[in-house]
Amino acid sequence: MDFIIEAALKAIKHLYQTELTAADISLQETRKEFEGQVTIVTFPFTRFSKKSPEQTGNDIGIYLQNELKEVSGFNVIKGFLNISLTDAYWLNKLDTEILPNDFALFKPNGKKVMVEYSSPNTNKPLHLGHVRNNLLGFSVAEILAAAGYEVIKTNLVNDRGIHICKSMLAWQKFGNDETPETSGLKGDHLVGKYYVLFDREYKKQIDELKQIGQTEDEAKKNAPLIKEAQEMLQQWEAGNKDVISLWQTMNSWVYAGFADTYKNLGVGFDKFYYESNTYILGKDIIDEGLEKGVFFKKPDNSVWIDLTDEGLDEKLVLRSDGTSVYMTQDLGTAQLKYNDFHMDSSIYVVGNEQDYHFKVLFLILQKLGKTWAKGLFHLSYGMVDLPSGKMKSREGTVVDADDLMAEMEQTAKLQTEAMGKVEDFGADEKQQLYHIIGMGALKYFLLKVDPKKRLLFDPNESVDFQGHTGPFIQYTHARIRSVLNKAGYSNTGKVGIETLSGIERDLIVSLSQFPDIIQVAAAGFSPAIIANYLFELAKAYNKFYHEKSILQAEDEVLKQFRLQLSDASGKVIKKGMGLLGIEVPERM
RNA sequence: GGUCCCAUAGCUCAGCUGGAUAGAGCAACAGAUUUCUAAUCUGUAGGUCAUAGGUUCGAAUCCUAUUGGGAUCACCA
Repeated sequence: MDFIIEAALKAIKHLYQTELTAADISLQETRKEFEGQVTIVTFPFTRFSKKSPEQTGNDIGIYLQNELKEVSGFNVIKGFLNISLTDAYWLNKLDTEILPNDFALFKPNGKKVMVEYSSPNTNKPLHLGHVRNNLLGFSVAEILAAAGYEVIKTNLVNDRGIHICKSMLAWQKFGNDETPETSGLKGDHLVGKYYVLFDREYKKQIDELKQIGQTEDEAKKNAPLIKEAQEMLQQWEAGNKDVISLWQTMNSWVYAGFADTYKNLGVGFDKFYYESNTYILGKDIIDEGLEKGVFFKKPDNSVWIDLTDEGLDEKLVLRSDGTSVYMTQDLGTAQLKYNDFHMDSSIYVVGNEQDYHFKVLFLILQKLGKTWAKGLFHLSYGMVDLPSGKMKSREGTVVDADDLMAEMEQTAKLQTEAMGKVEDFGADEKQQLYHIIGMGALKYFLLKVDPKKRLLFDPNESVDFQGHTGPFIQYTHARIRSVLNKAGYSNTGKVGIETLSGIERDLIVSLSQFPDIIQVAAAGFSPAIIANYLFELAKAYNKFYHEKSILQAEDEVLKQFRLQLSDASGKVIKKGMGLLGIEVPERM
């Protein structure tokens, strides 16, 4: 559309002797209820045109129509100049841009970006909150890759700490050597079971201590179980062989379980970082910060940074006993990741409860003079809540990721069977389809909304399969493939027709926006933009499908064109859904 | 208490850097299948964009205050 802006600039210069730049012209899609495809807002020009918005629009409209062969007409309503482009223009666009295989394919832009997501704890299985995180991270990575970035997907696994020791201790005490094999439980679920068990026993001890007169806080500190867990953590840090061995065993169970869940979710990583390796890092940065005077030491030897000038607080970066806190680790890990990859930017997909932490982290790195710190971005997303409130692993009130996926597949199965369209499928093929549809519904449900907003998930009202949903878009794809197959379609080059109906033009306009949409979504790290675009596109296609007969078109040339249009729509849907991590079936 | 995020139809959400009469889906109601997949399509109904000011030719969008919801401000991670 740049050529219209350029021509409009020339028009304004010619008509009103005023030099503007492209940024001064606001070009937008024409609203559906008006004639035309692009609209220029003329209010801002009245200052120097010294005419009414209508008159100004008219002047520019006439100029554009005379100068540009692509402009077939225009109309002015209030301050809006609606421009119609010729069918030849749109058909040419379809022919030369949209139909070729390199449509919406961006060349590498030479920029490297890291997306860190998932970042699980190894003491319990993944739940719905993690699902949102994983899908967001994966999708953002796909979108950035499509936009031309070199992407490194990383996962920083939180594999050490007191919470892990809780699971270990509970297993040691109450586990009777239970393993995933003997129990038949998935490894992460087995470990999670002991995490919950720990908490239950711990609470009992707290209650007992309160009975004999201790306060809540005292009881929490004095309960024998928590003391044992803390001791275990110290032994872990000291490298006690038995503790390390137990830790390795239980972590390996968890990793096997996670691998399954990740596979089901369809996400993956290029590089894993483990906190057990990185938690000691960051001490160098502390020294560096002290030298540069960014940090200061308190009399007890703890190290702090004063951020009160920035409207934040004083923040501890190293304990008085010289051990790391979360911030120390993250400083070190940030440096490590940069040393490993020298990326231009780095995106942390982490929940919004850590907004403050990341704000501080990035600020500290900037104050330390790390030039790469300006490329850091916290992609913060809202919590997923249940109707009953917050999910809490310890209390077992979570929607488990594995259970949820199984339920989605089950629902997909019931819905599909009720329709009876794929009875000729083999058992494996059916299972595969249920997976695709169930996951499509779930993924779309989670990705179509702005990440910033918290999400309410009601397990009783299972995710929809109709309307603004993943299966709606998947269905549109299946429908397209069905027509193409029936027609024995193969791409035959040139589009033969010369005039378009309204809905056909709308569809081409919609398709032509896809590359821009990818770039906008990449710039905003927003799968939701892709999701909402695909819904609009699928709606437009379905409308076209109802209004126009494809196989029964009036003549062969028209039929071929409609097949080409269908093919192009199907490809964009497939690629776009791919950016959301959603597969599309050939039939459903 | 300080800071940050959110508030749009009964419900779930779009609304890009300010632009036209604020749009979808679900739910409700009324229709469409001798024709390419009805997980579809068409229509009806549903709004003081939390409230009050301000900036502007123009505000759901920007600014300020207020209200409501959430998060955070640990020598936890």
